[in-house]
Amino acid sequence: MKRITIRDVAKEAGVSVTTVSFVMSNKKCEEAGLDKKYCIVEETADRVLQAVNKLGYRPNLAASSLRNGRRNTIGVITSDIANHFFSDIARSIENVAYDSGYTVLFASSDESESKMESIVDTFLDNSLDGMIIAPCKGGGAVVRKVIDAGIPTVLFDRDLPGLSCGRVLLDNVKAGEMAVDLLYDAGYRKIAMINYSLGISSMDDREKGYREAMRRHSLSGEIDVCTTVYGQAEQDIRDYIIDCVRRKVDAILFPTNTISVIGLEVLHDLNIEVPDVMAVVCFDKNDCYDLYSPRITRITQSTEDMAVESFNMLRKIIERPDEKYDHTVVLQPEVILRESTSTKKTI
Amino acid sequence: MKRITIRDVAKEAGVSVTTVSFVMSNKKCEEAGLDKKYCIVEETADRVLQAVNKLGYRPNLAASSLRNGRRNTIGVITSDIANHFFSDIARSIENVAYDSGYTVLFASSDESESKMESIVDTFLDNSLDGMIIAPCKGGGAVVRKVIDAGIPTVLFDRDLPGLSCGRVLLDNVKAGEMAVDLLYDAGYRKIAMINYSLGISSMDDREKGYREAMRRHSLSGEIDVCTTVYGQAEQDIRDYIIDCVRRKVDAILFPTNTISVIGLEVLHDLNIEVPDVMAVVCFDKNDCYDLYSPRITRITQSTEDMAVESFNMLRKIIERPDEKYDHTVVLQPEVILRESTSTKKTI
DNA sequence: CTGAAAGCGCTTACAG
DNA sequence: CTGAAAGCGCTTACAG
Repeated sequence: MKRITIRDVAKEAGVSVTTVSFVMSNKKCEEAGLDKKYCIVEETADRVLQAVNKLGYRPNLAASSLRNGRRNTIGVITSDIANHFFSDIARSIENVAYDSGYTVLFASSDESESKMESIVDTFLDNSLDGMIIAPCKGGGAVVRKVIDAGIPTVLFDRDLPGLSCGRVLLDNVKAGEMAVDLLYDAGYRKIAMINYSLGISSMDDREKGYREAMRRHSLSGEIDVCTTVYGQAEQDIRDYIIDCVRRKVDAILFPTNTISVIGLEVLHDLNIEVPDVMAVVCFDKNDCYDLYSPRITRITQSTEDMAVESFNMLRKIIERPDEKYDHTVVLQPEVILRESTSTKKTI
Repeated sequence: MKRITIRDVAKEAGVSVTTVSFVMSNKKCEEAGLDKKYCIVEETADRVLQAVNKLGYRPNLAASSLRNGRRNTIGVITSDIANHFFSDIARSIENVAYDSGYTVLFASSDESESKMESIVDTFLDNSLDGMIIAPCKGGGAVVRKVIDAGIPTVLFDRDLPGLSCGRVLLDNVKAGEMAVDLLYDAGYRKIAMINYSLGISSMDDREKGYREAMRRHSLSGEIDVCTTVYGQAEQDIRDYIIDCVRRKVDAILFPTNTISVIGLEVLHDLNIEVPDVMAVVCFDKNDCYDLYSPRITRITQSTEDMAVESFNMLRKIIERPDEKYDHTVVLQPEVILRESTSTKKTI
């Protein structure tokens, strides 16, 4: 079972390999809705296409990539593809990328700079056409390496300063403010927050929004933030929540998916009544939010918008390789109001 | 910023490109713990390695792939990478694959044969070293195409008959039986099941297990299965559950992740008391299961085992290209008992 | 133990 | 409009 090559097609159609190559790339242009570049007379083209079909010819991508540098493959780096937020993003990127004829390589950094670097090295070896990256803390040097290698790059979800690349971010400061505002409107004043200390802009910004909104409502004195890290979150969150109840904190913010699930587990396990003893605002999306009793109020973002914007931006950069690109798209968070933040009962 | 090639390294080290190539592949062998193949004297090798480091040389994978046919990349096809079950699997495959120096391409078939075919074509164009596939209904011809192209293949999660490839499957019949048995032991007799009619072996086998266990307990008369399809599941499940309550069915099986979430939503929404009015057994893993009130009994499988077994099997096939490989690994399901199946109250 | 050289399958200036 | 030919960056028989 020998691989059939462009040479076989040429022989079959009675033309040169050049002609076959031209016909093939014209076909691609048509599919992509672009102008034809080389004009082959209809009749010749038909003959070639017939031979292609007859032999079942498919161009060897490794060869064409070696020749023209393009691979039609992009790389996506998240911190963990098993995290619902990132798997939703991955899925949406996959959809739009495959529709545009791109193949996608995924990898997870686990918020580790060294892991991110080894992924980037692998991706660089594969001469990808571009990368979409949710950078971890300290990932600046690694991302710079990608950009310096001339690889079109889009950062998403988290920002990193001083890099010349595309960015698609949520307005996380506003997301944090929205959470406080809706709690304030419902009558809650002693509002606490538990956050990862990961050095990630999205987390930091949500906390910033929380602090700003608290100040705006003249609740600076009530600002109450506990930070934790991966691997220790369960214990920290449990201890903190117990302490919050003792201190009569009446509402709490869980600023991510993963913190939310742990936080809700703790509240459930400790039999803490929501919202009577403690109101709750979560972030992002999770099947649990509407299955919890009561249902959970949350601040969400559209993973699809983020994915589509990121991919489209990347394509734009890929298509204009010589222009410097340094734009940012900022997406808006949304509130989904449920019973976990019902108007505070005055006892 | 010119790409630095093997030629540059050769010049820098004052040796031939052959020597550089040998040194590089020896390095790879050492990393993989294999024997050296070509012996280059230590001193020469050192000189080469020094040049490699100095210039920051990294081999062009497209070129080496064109030459030797290996890409060190595998493809993984699931039905939906955003589904928790598959994103967990994906993550575990990623881990073990990157550790072994493989890069992973992911794609989602959405249970569509034509989509699966177009993914396979793309993967074939990329001359991957192997594929790990959860085939959709009717995917037999497509998988056969992969196998016939000489690509090492492992099926996981779902079986497809008559194909000569590796398989890693759960004992799904047993999983279905376990669910019925534990309900039976807790005193439930009128046990219903709602299932996708997707023509997927894992679903079919769980139903088969359910039916067999019902028969074994002399409950053939109570067998009660409703089937649904994607897109219509919410409505079907709601109607069916309402009808089940009316008919005094006292327990229900949700044989997948996605059915479970919808089913629990309906039960929650309709305020149906679990387990007093209806006991519930779910399958697989979900954050919700322990957050629901009451917590949910489920039959689980280890996604990590499935991922690791699949990858290791694939590697084995890749490494012995001429042997016919046709083995199956069967994994065992596990029960996690919670309050959604507490002993039935006699009223 | 090391080198000169062919060739993997394409693409693309260059000629005609 | 079409063809002959160079070359992308490797690997690997073959020689020595």
